[in-house]
Amino acid sequence: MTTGEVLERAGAGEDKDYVQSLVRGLEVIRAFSQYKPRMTLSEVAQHTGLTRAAARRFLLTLVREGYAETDGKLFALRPKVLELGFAYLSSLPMWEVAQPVMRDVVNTLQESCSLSVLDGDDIVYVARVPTARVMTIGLSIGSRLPAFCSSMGRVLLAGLPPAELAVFYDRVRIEKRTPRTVATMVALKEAVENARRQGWALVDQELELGLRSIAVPVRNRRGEVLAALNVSTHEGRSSIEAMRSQFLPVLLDAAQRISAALSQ
Amino acid sequence: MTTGEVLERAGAGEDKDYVQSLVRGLEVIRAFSQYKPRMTLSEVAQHTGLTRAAARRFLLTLVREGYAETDGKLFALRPKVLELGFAYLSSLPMWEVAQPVMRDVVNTLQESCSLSVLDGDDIVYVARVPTARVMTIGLSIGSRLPAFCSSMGRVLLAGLPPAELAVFYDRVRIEKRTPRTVATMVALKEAVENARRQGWALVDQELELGLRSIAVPVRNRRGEVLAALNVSTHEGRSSIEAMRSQFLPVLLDAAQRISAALSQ
DNA sequence: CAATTTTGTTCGCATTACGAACTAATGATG
DNA sequence: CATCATTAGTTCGTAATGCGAACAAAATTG
Repeated sequence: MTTGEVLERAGAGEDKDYVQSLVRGLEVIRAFSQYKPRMTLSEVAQHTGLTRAAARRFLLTLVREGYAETDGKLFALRPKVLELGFAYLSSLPMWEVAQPVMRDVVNTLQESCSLSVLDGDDIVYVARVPTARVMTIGLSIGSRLPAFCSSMGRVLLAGLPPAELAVFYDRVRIEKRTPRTVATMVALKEAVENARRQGWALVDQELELGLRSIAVPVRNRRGEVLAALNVSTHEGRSSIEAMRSQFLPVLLDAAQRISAALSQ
Repeated sequence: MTTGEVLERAGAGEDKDYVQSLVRGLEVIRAFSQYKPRMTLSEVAQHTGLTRAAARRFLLTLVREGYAETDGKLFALRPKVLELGFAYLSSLPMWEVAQPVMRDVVNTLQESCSLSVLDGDDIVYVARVPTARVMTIGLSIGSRLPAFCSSMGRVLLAGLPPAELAVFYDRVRIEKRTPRTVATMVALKEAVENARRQGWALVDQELELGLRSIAVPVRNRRGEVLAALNVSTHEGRSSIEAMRSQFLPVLLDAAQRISAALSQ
């Protein structure tokens, strides 16, 4: 063995105060969503890059703690893992209050309504009220979309302190998802600046062809942007003008109601 | 030090293949929901029973991996932890399909509709569509209620294989939550048996005074009970008779639609 | 049904993660 | 407003945890 090469461990573990086993265990949990809901020990090992021995230890630990179950061959997650995600949602003050308000929005507009927050370069859905219609993209709580080409993303970016926004611009890689996706940094900056000025953002088929959405910010009493609220529709169902004249007022009112509820 | 007392570690760690650090780390995540959304290192240590040194390692690891953030003093969870819970939800085949069906139920009945699964002696909410009305209990995805005194619990218990149900009866401790809560094992068994015979369960203020709910099972194509669907209301708003005559048909139809969607 | 591949488990040991001890920060008190 | 007391955060030597190579068992194939 060569002399103490401390930082050889692939990518991870540069830090000192770092619990490798926690990270690996969380990887095992996440492997289930990224691949299949039911996996053998070896499949888990493959999809996490762990040795089979390691995968086994983590799986048995998860089973022992009630986070997973097994029939001896296949492993699957149990509802207890929801408590982990729930730990985050319950820390979001707006969450409980937003749900009924969003239901009202859906009832009024007959289109899906979502609430999201910014995490790195992505928006993350934290609440969602779907319509009965079958949607093109299957989105639910916890799923991510690139911030730069979604309506909620534009609104959330516009609410960032200038310094953080600058960091985002340095880091972000514009990837054309449709022919309509914003193509240049200049255009993106212009779109975000526009969202800031007008207090809302409309994105037309930049994420997926046929998908149109409009978003507004949800602010705390100090005016900081905490989340974004949006309504999405299909290109053939609502015109851009209709979204501005009909959807926008409903959304602004809903965001106002959520903000108001936060401030008591 | 005394001679190799292997099983001295409080409660845990009896097993061999057991990754202590994963369990501890998950405890840290969960500490945030059970206590406050923002905590100092020491508070986390207190609420998990870890030493401050250990709490620090886990918190720094979570921050490093994007599951938490800190301003140097306070720690808070980040949206990334949702991906963990999401790993479970995406493994539930019914989840996506249930949401719009549930929205229809809420629109028709103007009462909250929920979907839950059984985990041990509890039911765990996996989807929920609230009404605009303010509810007495703040329930959301991931939260738990005792199975024995909730309508969904009765339906889920009724769907258990006899052997597993017997184990449940041996284990369960009947705790009176209201004066109306079922008081004896005999009465509980009778209620579960009744739910099995009639294919639904109505529970009147056994969980909380004023709270009434009715539930039906969601089955896969083989007839196994996968989940329970319910509608809950307030005692003063809907009579028991109204729930039977109006709510029940809507619920049965909804459960049927979800089951049908699973079977393609 | 032997050979081969794949999956699951054991076990000695190196590394990890442990927590006692230390230091720094905060708050109380005369 | 120094001093002490208490609480919070960090360091570091070391024991035990968790590691994975090696082994065994099961499944697959020729």
